[in-house]
Amino acid sequence: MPEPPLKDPTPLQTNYIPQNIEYREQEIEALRDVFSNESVSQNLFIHGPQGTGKTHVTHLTLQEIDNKCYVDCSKHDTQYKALKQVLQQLTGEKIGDGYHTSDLQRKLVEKTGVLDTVVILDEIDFLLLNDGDDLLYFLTRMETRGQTGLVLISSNHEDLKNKIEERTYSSLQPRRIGFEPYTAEEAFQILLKRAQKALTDQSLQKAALTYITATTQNITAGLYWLKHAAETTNSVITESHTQDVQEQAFEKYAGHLLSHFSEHHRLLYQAVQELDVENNSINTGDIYTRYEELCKTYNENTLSKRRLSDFLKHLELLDLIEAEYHYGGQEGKTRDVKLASL
DNA sequence: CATCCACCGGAAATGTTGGGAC
DNA sequence: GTCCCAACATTTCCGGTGGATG
Repeated sequence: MPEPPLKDPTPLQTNYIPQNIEYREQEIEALRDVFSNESVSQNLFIHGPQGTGKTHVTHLTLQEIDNKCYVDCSKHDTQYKALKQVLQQLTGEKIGDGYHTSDLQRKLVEKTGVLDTVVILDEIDFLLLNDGDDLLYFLTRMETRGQTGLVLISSNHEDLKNKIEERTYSSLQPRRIGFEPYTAEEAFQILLKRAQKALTDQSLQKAALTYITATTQNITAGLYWLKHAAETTNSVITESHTQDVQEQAFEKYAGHLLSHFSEHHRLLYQAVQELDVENNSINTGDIYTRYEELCKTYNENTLSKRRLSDFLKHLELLDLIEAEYHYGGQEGKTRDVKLASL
């Protein structure tokens, strides 16, 4: 009687951080370099596609540093919300709304005091859609006796310089570290290590894993795929089984990316998905019409076009869609949208 | 060279919420 | 409580875009 393949799901979860991260020696070295001997020597800008280990490498390398805080800016996308997050982590106190931003800024200056502090701002692009520039300017100019080191992480832009104002960039002066996508072989080895811990012996066919890592080198997506494949079979994970569950697995991955966004983000994404099946090029107006229909069927109130235009940008930053912008021309000023997939 | 496409995206307006001072 | 203020989500308003077309 064959047993189910999954014995411990933990190593297949995306928040599981292995003790050593492979194929990232140079990047780890570069980070250690900046944070050596207990003092912060420079700000950092880390960029690279999704699922290339940016966040994991940062967490692992800065494990030893006490006075640090980590903010996921896709959840905390304004100066106020990010500052609140930073303060809560540094002090352990709950902070409510209703203060002025300058109050939070003053509190932060007090709390950092003489200590060196590291602030990690992940998914920085979401912050830059709003008043992120002001926050970065404040943090780089903040007058405290200790050093403040910033680590900015982006999945979407290789260059920070043209995303922020010159005065901000010039006081930031970050060192840039780029993460290249893994090769299929590297992705294979990484997922194999995790699979060996999570799955029972002989339960994963080599061809199955080869298929996954040839399709996507995004480790996060690969983990969702592998985990879903393991959960949906009672015997061995075969290549054809991984192919069968490919779409469902991507659906799970997309659900994970959208989990802390609004219901309207999900409806909007569903609208794009549905239209993508029918057409090969979609523009914004059609998407909005389909979104309105979906709102009706799910009994949700519809948000305005302007608002949804911003949400569409969020989906683009998450790499769930690809958009080509036309600023005028025969078709008018619009976006051509395509669904992204594994 | 005027017109048109179709909506981008900035800015101001609106309504809600919570903190602080009285 | 009441008043004022700021942050925030969202709506409303609208000027602007640039290549094709006539």
